[in-house]
Amino acid sequence: MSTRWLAANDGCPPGRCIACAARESGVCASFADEELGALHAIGRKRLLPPGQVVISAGDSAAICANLVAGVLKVVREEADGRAQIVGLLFPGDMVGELFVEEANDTVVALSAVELCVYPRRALEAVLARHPAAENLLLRRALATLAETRRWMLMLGRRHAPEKLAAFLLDMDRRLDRAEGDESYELPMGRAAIGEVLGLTIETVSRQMTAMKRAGLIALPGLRRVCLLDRAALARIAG
Amino acid sequence: MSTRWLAANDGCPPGRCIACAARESGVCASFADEELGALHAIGRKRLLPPGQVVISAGDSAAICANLVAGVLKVVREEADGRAQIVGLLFPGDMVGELFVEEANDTVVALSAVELCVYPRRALEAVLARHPAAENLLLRRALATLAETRRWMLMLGRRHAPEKLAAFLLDMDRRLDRAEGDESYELPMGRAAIGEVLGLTIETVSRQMTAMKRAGLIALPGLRRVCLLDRAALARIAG
DNA sequence: CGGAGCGTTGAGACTTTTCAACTTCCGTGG
DNA sequence: CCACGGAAGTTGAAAAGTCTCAACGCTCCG
Repeated sequence: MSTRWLAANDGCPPGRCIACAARESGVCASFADEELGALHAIGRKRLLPPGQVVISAGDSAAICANLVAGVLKVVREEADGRAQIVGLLFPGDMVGELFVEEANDTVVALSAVELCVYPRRALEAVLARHPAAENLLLRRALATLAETRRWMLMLGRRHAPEKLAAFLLDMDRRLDRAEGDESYELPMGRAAIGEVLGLTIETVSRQMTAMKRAGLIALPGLRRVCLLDRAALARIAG
Repeated sequence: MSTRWLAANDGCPPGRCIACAARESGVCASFADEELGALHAIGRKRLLPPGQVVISAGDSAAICANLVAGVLKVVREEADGRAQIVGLLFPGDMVGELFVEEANDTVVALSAVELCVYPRRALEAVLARHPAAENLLLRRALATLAETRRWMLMLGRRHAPEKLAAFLLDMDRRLDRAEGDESYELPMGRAAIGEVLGLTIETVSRQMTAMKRAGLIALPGLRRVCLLDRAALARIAG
């Protein structure tokens, strides 16, 4: 069930890798054009709808992927259903876990998503022959770890208003936005924001309403946010 | 000030690497005996007392190290003083951040500590020549990330009793203990436990007292813990 | 028009923090 | 040997923050 989508559509034609939107940002960035064949041979382009489960925690970790477009969430769940988003993936990010037999996390598409999918074993084999690629992945893993630790400080020590302010500023920074547009579209609903921040959906809603009333933000649409007073938000975020 | 200790005592004599307690567990594990010279040439053995600051957040990240013996904490701090421990380091773990110019975290000795210290640049240069070492570090970084994400779920979603139970079981698993000893010595006081779990010292104290009264644990000394009912603790931890 | 999915709002319950006082442990010095 | 003093831990009461449960509103789509 969880990998049904794998067979859904076809690989990309040879040569397309070089023109790929993630050519400069994914693992591929550590491969010269001439070397790309090794990756292209094992990769397959996939388009997935929002809500699609890409990897399911507990399943055998058979695949990895390069995120070309869209946003994914990485989720951990308690046995009783409480869930915490432990990572958000943006274009260029690596999807899935290397060197692991059983997936620790569930990965789900938040928006429509474009992936370049590799069988994990095959990808590991290619990497073993390309030290530059492993070096790049090491640097990224360490950067992700540093980022994750910042997130931990927020989860462990901050109150709801600080969490929300930091989150909105973070999204503002990470999300592409149409030029000249003062607002941006959140890639998720209130429930997922709660899962990111370790809050309930009601607390998220109340805090956003409070910020709106305080004139710090505007909410022109369900998922649309406009930061009216970045300085004040930054002050709240700490 | 923060690196004053660097000059405090001398390097280890050549050849001692092979007999080092961390020979099989540190980065060194990915080096054959014949290759160890490259590492030995740049490493210096250091003994530090509890409380010693090894790395200070914000300083230029000039050194990395291999933890040979003892326990270190990795801390993130808010401007207002709130602190969150984001990692605990045990023998064999890597200390410090590679490929980073400015340290993100503060690293402090919790117990007496034995380190094998390397200048960061020199270590990076050695690693660049040893793909097996980078592969090992990549695997470890990914494992640490997975572990850290488990910790995030705890910070974001669990209540104090669940946090404490999980913490005590975790320490029980990770800490060496004298054989036949049913109890173990925590490597930190109540305040640091609070910093690990995102709780105040009072909440930690109350929860431990409650567990003692419930007959789940015994507390024979300030830092000594004896798990009387692991099954019940595991049930609480979830 | 009706229903489903999301989001918002309110009231009360529950958990954790805060602040303050008190105790215990332990090393030092009289 | 005991008194003292500091550090660490414990306990209590009140306050603050967040969650839970329940109801209501909005919007999109069939």
